[in-house]
Amino acid sequence: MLGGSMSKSEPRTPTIREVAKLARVGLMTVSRVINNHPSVRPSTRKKVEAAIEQLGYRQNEAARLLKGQRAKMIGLIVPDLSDAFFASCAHTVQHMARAHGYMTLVVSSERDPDLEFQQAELMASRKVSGLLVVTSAPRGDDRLRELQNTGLAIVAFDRPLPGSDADCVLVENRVGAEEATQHLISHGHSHIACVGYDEKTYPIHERVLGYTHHMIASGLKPTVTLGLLTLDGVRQWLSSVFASKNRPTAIFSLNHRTSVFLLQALADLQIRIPEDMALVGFDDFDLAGIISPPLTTVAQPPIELARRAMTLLLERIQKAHDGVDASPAKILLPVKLMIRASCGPHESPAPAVLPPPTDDHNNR
Amino acid sequence: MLGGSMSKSEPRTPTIREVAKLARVGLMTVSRVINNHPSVRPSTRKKVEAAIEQLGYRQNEAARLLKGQRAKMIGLIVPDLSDAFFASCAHTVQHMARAHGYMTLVVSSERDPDLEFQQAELMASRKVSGLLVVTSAPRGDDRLRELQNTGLAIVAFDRPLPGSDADCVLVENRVGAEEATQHLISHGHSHIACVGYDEKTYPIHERVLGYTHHMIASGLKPTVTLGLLTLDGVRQWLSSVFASKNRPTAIFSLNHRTSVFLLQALADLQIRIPEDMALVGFDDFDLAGIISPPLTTVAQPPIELARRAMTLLLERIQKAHDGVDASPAKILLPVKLMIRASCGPHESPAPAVLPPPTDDHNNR
DNA sequence: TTGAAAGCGCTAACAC
DNA sequence: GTGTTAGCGCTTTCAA
Repeated sequence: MLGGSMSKSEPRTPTIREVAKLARVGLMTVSRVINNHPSVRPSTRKKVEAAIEQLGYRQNEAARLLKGQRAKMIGLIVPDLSDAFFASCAHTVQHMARAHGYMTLVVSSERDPDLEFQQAELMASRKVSGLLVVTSAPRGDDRLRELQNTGLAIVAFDRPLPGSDADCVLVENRVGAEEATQHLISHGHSHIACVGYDEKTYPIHERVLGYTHHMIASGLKPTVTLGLLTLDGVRQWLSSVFASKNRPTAIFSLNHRTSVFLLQALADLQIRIPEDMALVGFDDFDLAGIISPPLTTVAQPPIELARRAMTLLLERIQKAHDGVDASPAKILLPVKLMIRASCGPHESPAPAVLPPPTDDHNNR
Repeated sequence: MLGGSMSKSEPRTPTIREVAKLARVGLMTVSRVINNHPSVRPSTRKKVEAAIEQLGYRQNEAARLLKGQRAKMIGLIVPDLSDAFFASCAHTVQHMARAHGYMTLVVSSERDPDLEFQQAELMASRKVSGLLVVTSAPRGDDRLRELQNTGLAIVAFDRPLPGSDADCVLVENRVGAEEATQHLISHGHSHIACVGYDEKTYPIHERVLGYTHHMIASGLKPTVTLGLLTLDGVRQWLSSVFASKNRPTAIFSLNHRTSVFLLQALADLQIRIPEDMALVGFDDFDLAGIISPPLTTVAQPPIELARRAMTLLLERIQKAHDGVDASPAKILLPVKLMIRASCGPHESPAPAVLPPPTDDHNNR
């Protein structure tokens, strides 16, 4: 049989009551020891700790929850866990959570705001200590913010919470797009198309802004095409645009997926990179440096992003615990232009003002 | 507004007591309705359901746990969540879990058996309904099996639980390796090196077996090199082996990571694929068909793997709930050789025996 | 500094 | 079919 013990009573997991009995103290003393209350005499504490050790006692979280405490869990909501970028974030978050004694509840929102909120509520009802979310909520959807006002610690990353200036960690999307555009321009391109997949998300919006502004500032005409959802879509767009008389000589791809589609379509149509078409993609990826030609990208630091967000969340949880009401933090992380070969031979750009003294883009 | 009550008391989340009062029934009736006990008169049930609806009542999981019930959570342990393969599995698992009313606790074991077990215990102490694990435990480590004997539903996938013939979902690693080897042989190669990264895991072991057996069966001499952990390691191995007089003309790479390193090293050393060196890699990946030349791979179906494992777990949970003691299941999933161009021009292989009537490799 | 009592929200076991 | 009682293991409150 399963538990195979000889005695009639199966070896249940010990409770504070048993610890108390063994240590010959009251329940409360044990509880105090467990929770590091200061008012326990060291000698008493030692006795209790010995008993805990001996019995292999571990706190019953359910009981603590029932008394209104928060669970030693954090929730993580991302649009798509099978996306390498978010997977990397999730990994980092989970790692840090564990290091701090938390378990991690992970959910893919599938980019559905309703699902996202529903799962957030579920997590809240499970009394998670905090929530980390890459939100898919559109502007005007304040539900998560309201959840936050409920007292739940929430930190947004990659995208800010709509209608909230609360804790968030973002990436310099605009600057990245500007740098990518500038890189293309400095390679002599003036017809630069900007294409992407998702129309509505915050990062894409920002990148389009960066691109557009920089094009205009450079006296060039911006051309943005969004909603290229499939390989076929990309292929069609590409062939039509490539046939047009005033065809672009370079493409700035707004996200990883589109870059991959473009790579594929370019190969299918036998358009050479960079001779016939230069290409820069937002989002770096494992194989970007290995494909030929190696793809120039704007690299975002997923690990750093997640690390900062988690740090913020832990601070927020601590503060909430202490009853402190700190002002929200907003962190902007730099991106890094990974210059490879998809825009032509490397150039050594003449610095506009001064050669930069340091080059401390933190990216991993 | 949500709770908008004028009264001084904040709108706490309602309990069954309040539902009972509103519905003018006893506590137990409410409990029975919630848990779908059959012995409730339909009319009564309706009343209760109305009250539940009206109050927006939701079960307090902590209280249920305290009464010894299992949590509506499942645990997932993988070696490395930032690995695209496992991330895809995690995504699928989470998706199915949600569809069945479970939340998912996700942990990366970082390939550390102790950490893996410690986290599994933590999950068990949180009363998860079941555990899905890609174990990193070496042969002889029976700890997870013991946890299983404790009554916890555990399903292993990708790798079996050491010392246990319990529920697991695996992939035809051996067959895949054989097919890859055969593919290389049928392209005229006889010096085929087999290289990989991790020495000890079950899938690698199986693949090496498949390769070795098939080489010997074909009258060829197998050469296996493991422990190629870094790009540098791969590069060194490659250059030394390429310089040797009796150099291999083809490489069978045992895992994704090694394939990527090889691709990189091959490029660095200006060794052409497939002219100078043919290459087949175990594990398909997004860009395998896009790089040049497109890489021939053995594709494993991560989604199907996770789907089957989760299905098994749900069944196991159900059975445990009903007190049924079903015999363990072992599922073997087919792999699919994705023939692209890294072994030379496509061949139409002369079938050894008969042309196969169906080609129903299920792979996505 | 310590302990006793009360009860968090729920369900199993038993009454009716 | 339905209600009552008795805790699950813990922490908060208050008294000693």
